[in-house]
Amino acid sequence: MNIGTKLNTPNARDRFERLHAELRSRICLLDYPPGMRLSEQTLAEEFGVSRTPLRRVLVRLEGEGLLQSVQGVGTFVTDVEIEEMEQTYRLRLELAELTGRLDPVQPDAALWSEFLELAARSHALIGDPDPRHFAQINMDFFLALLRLTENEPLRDISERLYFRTARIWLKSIKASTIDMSEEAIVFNREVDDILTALKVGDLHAASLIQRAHISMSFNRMLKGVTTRQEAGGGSTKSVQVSEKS
Amino acid sequence: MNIGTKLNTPNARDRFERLHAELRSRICLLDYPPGMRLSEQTLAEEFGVSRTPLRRVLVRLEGEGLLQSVQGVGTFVTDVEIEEMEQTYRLRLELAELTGRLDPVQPDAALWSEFLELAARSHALIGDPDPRHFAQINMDFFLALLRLTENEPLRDISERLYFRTARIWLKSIKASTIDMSEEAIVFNREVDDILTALKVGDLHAASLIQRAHISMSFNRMLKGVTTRQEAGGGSTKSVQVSEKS
DNA sequence: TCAGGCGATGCTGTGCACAACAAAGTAGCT
DNA sequence: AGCTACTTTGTTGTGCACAGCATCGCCTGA
Repeated sequence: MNIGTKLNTPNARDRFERLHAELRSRICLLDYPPGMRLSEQTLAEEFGVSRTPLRRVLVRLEGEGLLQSVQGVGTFVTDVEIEEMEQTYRLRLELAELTGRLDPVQPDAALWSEFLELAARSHALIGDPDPRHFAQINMDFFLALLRLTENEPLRDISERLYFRTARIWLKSIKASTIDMSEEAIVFNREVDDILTALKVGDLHAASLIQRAHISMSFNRMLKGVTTRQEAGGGSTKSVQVSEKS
Repeated sequence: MNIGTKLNTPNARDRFERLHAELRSRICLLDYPPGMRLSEQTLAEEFGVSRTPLRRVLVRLEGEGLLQSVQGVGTFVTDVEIEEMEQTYRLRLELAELTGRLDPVQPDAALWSEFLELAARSHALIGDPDPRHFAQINMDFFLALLRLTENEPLRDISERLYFRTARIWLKSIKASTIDMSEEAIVFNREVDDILTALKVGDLHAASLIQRAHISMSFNRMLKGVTTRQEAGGGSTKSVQVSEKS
């Protein structure tokens, strides 16, 4: 599939963007879990390019805080500590509210249909609570909400911070510290509430709802980690490290 | 000087950081004005390295929105439109206040002495209003204020946005649309006011003062641009474009 | 048996030559 | 004279071979 899509990208810039989005997606969807070592050679062969253009993508991802390259050792998917994650979440709370306060714009027809489609997808999630599918819908919904503001710098940094925390959420889900069905129901309520606010054109209210749900989601994650530590007795390190082979 | 400092950076990572900081500084201090074309070959020779490691720096700077590379044409210093600049400034206002609200920390002895030194430097600025020197002090002061919060993601994005707007401010100064002496006096008052707030330990007040001054500074810039357009009659394009050669 | 050094191995980092590409200049045709 | 097509030139993008570096395993000596 990856090599096949290469034919659709004649110029270098589009190919770079595709590789970047693909690798970022794999990292955020935990296909490449935190701590995993990536091989430039292997990745280059998989995408049918040389190491040189691939390294350009890796440098970008390193600048976004998703990767870290060490000479003589390898390129690793970054892992974040719980403290920094909490800081990031507190900042994301403020930015979420800013989305409804700075340069808000009413959704157009295309965005509306996208929201409705997302509502349907999230509803179908209740019957089939697949973690990866869940994370994908969550990501798409977040990116759709971002289009409710015209403030491009705000969108940039919000997106940047989201991709930095998204995988942490999915990791908590996969670690079975949170009940998937319940999480799906809560997420559906979030989507419905936000869409209700959007229907009456109250973008600030929508952003406040989103902010509230981000806050509650983070608290559920914190509770899940604490519960697991109390129950299993495993160290925090064992939870964070995800070694391959 | 640049080749000489190379000896002090044995490993690749430090050299990368140095090159990155140096080029970013040159861009923000308008040594490389917006629209200017940079030659990879020339830069590589100046720093005594090959194009390959230099390109890594350029890719990073492109990710930060300071450069843009186009195949077959060249690498250009980006220019920002007035609309996006206004959005960025509105966002920076909010982030400045967040600095005093999210994880604030009292300055330690080292930071205090740095603030005092900055106050002295800014005071000396009144007698010698050199634009570049002014910009350097402004940058150092902003970075020092950023150390008043422990929230690292907030520091990252604030710094990111600052470096994206700093050169715009300096450009307005250099275009003689703003009175340098008056600007220096205003800046000294900002420094004094913020230091007064810091002395009584009111970090939130300090951040509010900073926010107010950022807002007023932007308004002075807007006014300066408007005045220039009314007086000279030059198009907005002529103000933004800075051609070399 | 254990400790220390030392070489093998594999990774990222670097330099160089060439390809892809765009823009400017130029010659030739109308 | 004006326009078109081609050539020339300079730039960024790519591929490849090698250097620098860290880690692991082995080997040697006490």
